Amino acid sequence: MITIKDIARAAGVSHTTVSRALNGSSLIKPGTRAKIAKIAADMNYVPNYNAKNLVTKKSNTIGLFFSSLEQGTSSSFLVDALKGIRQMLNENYMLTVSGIDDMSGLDSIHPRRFDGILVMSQSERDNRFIYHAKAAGIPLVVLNRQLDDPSIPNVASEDRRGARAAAQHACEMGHRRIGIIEGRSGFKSADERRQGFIDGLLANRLAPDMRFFVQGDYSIESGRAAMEKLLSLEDKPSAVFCCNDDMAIGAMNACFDKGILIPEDLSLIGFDDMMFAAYTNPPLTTIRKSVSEIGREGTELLLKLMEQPDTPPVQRLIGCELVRRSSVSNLSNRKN
Amino acid sequence: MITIKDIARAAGVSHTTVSRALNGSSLIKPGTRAKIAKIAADMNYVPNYNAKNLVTKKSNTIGLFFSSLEQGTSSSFLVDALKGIRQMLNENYMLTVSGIDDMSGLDSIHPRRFDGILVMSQSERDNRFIYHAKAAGIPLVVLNRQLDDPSIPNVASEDRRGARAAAQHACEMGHRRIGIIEGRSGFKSADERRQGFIDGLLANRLAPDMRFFVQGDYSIESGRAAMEKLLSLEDKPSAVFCCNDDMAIGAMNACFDKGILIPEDLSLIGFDDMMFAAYTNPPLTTIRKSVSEIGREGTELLLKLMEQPDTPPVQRLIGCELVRRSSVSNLSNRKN
DNA sequence: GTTATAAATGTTAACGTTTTCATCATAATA
DNA sequence: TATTATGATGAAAACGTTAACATTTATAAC
Repeated sequence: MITIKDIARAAGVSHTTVSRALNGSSLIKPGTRAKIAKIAADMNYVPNYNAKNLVTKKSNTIGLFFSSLEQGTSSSFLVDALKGIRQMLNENYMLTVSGIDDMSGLDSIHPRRFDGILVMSQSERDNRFIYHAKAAGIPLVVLNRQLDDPSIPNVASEDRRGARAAAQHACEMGHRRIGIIEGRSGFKSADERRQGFIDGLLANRLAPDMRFFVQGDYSIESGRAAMEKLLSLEDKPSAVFCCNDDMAIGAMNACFDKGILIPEDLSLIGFDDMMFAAYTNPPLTTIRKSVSEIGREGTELLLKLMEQPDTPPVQRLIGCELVRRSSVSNLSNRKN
Repeated sequence: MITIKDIARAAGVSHTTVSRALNGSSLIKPGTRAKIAKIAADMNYVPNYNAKNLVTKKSNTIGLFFSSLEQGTSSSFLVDALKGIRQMLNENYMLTVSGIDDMSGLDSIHPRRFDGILVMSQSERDNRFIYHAKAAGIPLVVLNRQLDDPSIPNVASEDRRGARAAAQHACEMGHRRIGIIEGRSGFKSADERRQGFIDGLLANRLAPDMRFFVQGDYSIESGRAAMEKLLSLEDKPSAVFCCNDDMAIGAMNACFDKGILIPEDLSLIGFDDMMFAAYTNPPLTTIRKSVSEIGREGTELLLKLMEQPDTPPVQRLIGCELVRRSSVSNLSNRKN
């Protein structure tokens, strides 16, 4: 393995000069720099990052942590996040991916191992991790979950407004009995979406009907089960808002099994706009939230934070938008 | 930051002794070891991996490379792979994730930066990367794509047998006009599945009908387009095998748009058994391939290879299995 | 009680960088 | 021309570990 000293020897200079030349120090004469650069290239020199990082106390590594790799994290979510992040990240940063839940101890979360940390957080259970990283002095930004603590940089989607838009849309289409299949209890996003839904109802002078609130956990199966509950009601809702697309798919399945037609008999609205939402039968009307944009914004923030650690923490919200497809029927010009 | 020397001072021994004690050397008296371990824990010691790796010439890092993060890689695929790999990987290994296609140069692929490499390969275009890594002397195993070169450790699924089973199933259900929507041209898996499909036909004394072979590229949209072509045929197939589930979903959509009922009018078989396959309408009969198992097996292999670099390269194939759901009709007891 | 042997610990160098401080040219100033 | 800045380079130390080799201490053998 060829080192800086080999280059120095070949160039007839000291290894210090080589180091400087290769790192773009202004103290090096252009001629010398060019010569050294050429030799380094010819010799196929690759710096030893362990040595480099040892003295600079950097790691060249960004850690991306999900609440869980195993469960609760939908795959498109993970991939979109990854994409957005990688787009912003200089190629010679390493990006590691791990699940918080399958970490036995927090010892490995150390400034020397991570220059910065991105947490794709779904649940408050991540707080232990988050505060550990923060206490360790590692620049970090929490993505996806809205935090109450303003001291932690945060990028999330406007879950509440998105859900509100969903309710609003249902109302505009003439629906008055509107149900909701809620997200996993304890997840901030679930609270936000629930609240946004209620806001939307209220804004349309509709009183939330508690019989139409049913608990889910963001999984397909929970969506199915929840919908079955809703369908067993005497006075069924005419539309239901599912707090994510996975549950909407489960709900669709339940309807299909019971012979309920969507949107003729029941309207459905999802949340997330994952790839398959456009290909369900019927195509799902849903709220688009851009995970990759969250990833990009978050990475940008983190990078800035790493450069200037005293940057004041920012909370940023990424907009959601309603995408109308075919799972909501228009009741407004007929009797309800 | 506390170092091995701080511990040494506190324990009244040399830092070498501390190093040995902490690394489980047999040369250390149990008493001494216990004392040192306690002190280290008390002081919250975390080893500096840069220093460690500098002298051991290790990196503690496994690189996971996908052909592309941006396109062609379905998300469930990525996640399943990640899960399988993480399960086998000792927690203090770092796992980095990157796309081969968004790498400008191969310089960063260096033995000092990666103890081992896993390539989730989909296309022959990855070969440049693969051979570079191999030439650099980094232990690597190629996953997911069957390689022709027996010198490279390889774990993939039995695409061919899986596809054969799909064709076989269609035949057993009484279908005789069976079409195929092929995978992305140039991808090994596409060739294998096509060939397996033909094998299955032949085994049932069915001559492949070239009008029923239509090209796709593994994307949902290509599945839809391909199915439209098939449906425009005068003499339509009664069953079609889609080389992955994504395309099967696209195909379903095309059918639905044209009012073709599945499975009454047309039977459909997918490949992969991704999560949503069980929730399409109707639920998709498909070939299950376990990406996470590929990940696990591959990681196991890699770990062994890293320990004993002279382990002879192995090609391993992971079995596929037919999972029957409701997208294939039984024609065998009525006239075709 | 030596002496030989093994077990436990210590000394020192090495890994490949960057950085601090010193040195030496060279150009600018008096 | 002597003096001082300035620009370019080099020497040596430092980063926190492990490992080769040296030394001490305990144990066994005679």
